[in-house]
Amino acid sequence: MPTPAKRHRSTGRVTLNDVAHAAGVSPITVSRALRGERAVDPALVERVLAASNKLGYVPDPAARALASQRSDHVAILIPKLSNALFVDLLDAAQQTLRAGGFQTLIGVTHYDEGQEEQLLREQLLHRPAGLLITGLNHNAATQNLMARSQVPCVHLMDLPEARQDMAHDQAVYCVGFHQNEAGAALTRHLLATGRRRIAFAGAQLDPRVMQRLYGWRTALQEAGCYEPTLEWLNPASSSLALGGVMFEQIMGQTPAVDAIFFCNDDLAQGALLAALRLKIDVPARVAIAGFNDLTGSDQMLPPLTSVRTPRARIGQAGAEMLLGLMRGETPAPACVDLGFEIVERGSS
Amino acid sequence: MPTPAKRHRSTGRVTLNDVAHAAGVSPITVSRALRGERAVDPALVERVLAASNKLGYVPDPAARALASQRSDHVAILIPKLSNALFVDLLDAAQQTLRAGGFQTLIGVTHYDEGQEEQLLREQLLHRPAGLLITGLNHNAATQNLMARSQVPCVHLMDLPEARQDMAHDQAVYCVGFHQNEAGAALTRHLLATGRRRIAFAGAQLDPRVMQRLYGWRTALQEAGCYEPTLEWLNPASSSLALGGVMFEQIMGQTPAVDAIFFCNDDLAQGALLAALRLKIDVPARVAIAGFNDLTGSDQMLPPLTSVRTPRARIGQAGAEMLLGLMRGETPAPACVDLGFEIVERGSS
DNA sequence: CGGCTTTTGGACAGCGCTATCCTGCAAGCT
DNA sequence: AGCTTGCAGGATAGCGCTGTCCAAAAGCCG
Repeated sequence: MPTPAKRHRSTGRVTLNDVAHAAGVSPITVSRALRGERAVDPALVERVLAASNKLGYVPDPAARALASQRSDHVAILIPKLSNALFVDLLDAAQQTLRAGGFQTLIGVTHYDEGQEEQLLREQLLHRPAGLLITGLNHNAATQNLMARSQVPCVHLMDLPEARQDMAHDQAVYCVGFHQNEAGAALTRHLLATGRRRIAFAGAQLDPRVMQRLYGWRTALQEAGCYEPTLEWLNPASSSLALGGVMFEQIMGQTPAVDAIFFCNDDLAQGALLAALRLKIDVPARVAIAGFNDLTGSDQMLPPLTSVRTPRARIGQAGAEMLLGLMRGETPAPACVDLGFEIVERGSS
Repeated sequence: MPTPAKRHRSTGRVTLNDVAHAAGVSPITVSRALRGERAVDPALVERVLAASNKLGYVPDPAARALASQRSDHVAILIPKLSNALFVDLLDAAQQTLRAGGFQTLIGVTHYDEGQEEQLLREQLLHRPAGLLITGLNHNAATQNLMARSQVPCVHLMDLPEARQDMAHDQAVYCVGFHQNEAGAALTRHLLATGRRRIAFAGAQLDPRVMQRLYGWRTALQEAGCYEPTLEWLNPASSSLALGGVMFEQIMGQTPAVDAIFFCNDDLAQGALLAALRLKIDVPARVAIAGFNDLTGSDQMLPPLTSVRTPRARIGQAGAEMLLGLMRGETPAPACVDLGFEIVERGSS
């Protein structure tokens, strides 16, 4: 027999044991030295590190996960990949998490609470070390899962209302901005430019869109300009095409409108293109404003007034907060408001 | 002592052992019944399934990965998240893989071969069950890693040249279409509409863009219309803004141009908007065509002629092929050509 | 009907790592 | 000096599952 006592499977992988042997210490000491989990004699640490580098040792994530009940995965749940907003969020978060040594598992909920729950359930089986989730509104089962799993979790994009009491034990960590304030701010900007009949055109109607709607409503009511007929809500997915359709609809049925606040830039971009097609002068005849300042909004004709939202920074800051939580730290402010910025351009 | 003999950690998880106990069989039988890895008496299978459902058993991925050296993760490497093309690819692939019971790990290479290698190295530590990777061009180290890891791998988007011999042992699996043919086809379409001085405007200059360039070049040479001054290549990232800039540049420096083929729709969209701004008549003065038929291209003014690429279907078919490979099957054709389609619209 | 191959359930031993407990030793105290 | 305390290294025992081998039962054949 050519192969000597090759008993059972042996993967050929460099293991902790090999390093321990090379460094002349016990495996557990290597484990501790590498993780810094307990004080280890600096001289030993150095020897272990040297041996580890020499052998090219890399810990096995599966073994680590099995023994410690904790993986190096972070799950991130976002509603859609077809909205550039969430892609930017994902991109930034993923990059930050990777730098922190974590792998990112994506889940796309399609704005469906049932799907979200299902996805979370699947993800939790992998014992993720942390969880990034979009928004603050989740169904009871989802909240239950999150609470019982004990997995550190950061909510992205949304912030809770100030009045909402955080009395119950579990702190809610979140990074985002106040959607309703942003909605109100943009509306006030339009009011300040002399517009009075400002329509709100919303699609998808997820919680964040509704918050913007409330902000718009509040600002109009303050100015005494609110009218229910100015609300145009469509549950379909946001897209350029839908923006064009809604624009035509609004202009056709409410000719007195002098401004339209679209809940997302893709709608507004579609509206601007429709206006060009229909030869409706923007902003002379009607002002148009969008939300999120997506790619291309500055290139439109006229350039689109929008609200610049710090989605990449939210992804990064959220990931950083989560990295802290996973290290067992308690982030100073549980909720971080990264604000927003009105970008005034030619369309208003 | 209140807690009875609570020895060591015990996670409270329902394990294979619990199911085995409940079903009155050995753990290994449960494992086999659940995986269908070997023939098991149907009656036993049923008993196991019943017990498993009753207890709510779910296998622990980490334990499974450790024991079998194979996880339920699939790594996917894509160049950028800022190009909608890859997001669509990711979305479709991720959804298909999830349906097949696999989790998706994303890696973003930023078009950098070194990064790609580094990412692949990290991913392989997780012993992914499979790998989806964009394109066919990778550096030697990356190819080596893929070959030695033995992980099933499907290449997306690109197809090898027909003449390229597949003589060496390792088959290359891929799903995509011929970028150069698509480039040539679009160019021939422009030639057919009477255009003669057709410029090519490329950004990013990744392998697929270069393939389209070669296709364009071939078609022009066939028609006797090729001139080096018609090539406009810019290594910067593709964007609407860059499209506008390149359009101005081309029109300023080569007034005789009567058509421009932009290597991606975002550039072409930017060009169309720039044309509106500069009051250059499209298509009367110059025809404009893009590539990929991204969102919004049909909404432009005039609507953009483009090449519809089946990126979502590529993501799905690629994932399905990978699922087959991971089950140990050998997909009938190793390379699947999903083709493309010229979409003629107002801009040409 | 005996010897053969083919099936099918189970025992066993890890996969590579970490939680837990334990021991030995030096420091701190009266 | 005798005691407790603190601390760093190690032994041990799994985490929950599957690969490998084995043995018993079942099927097949002349």
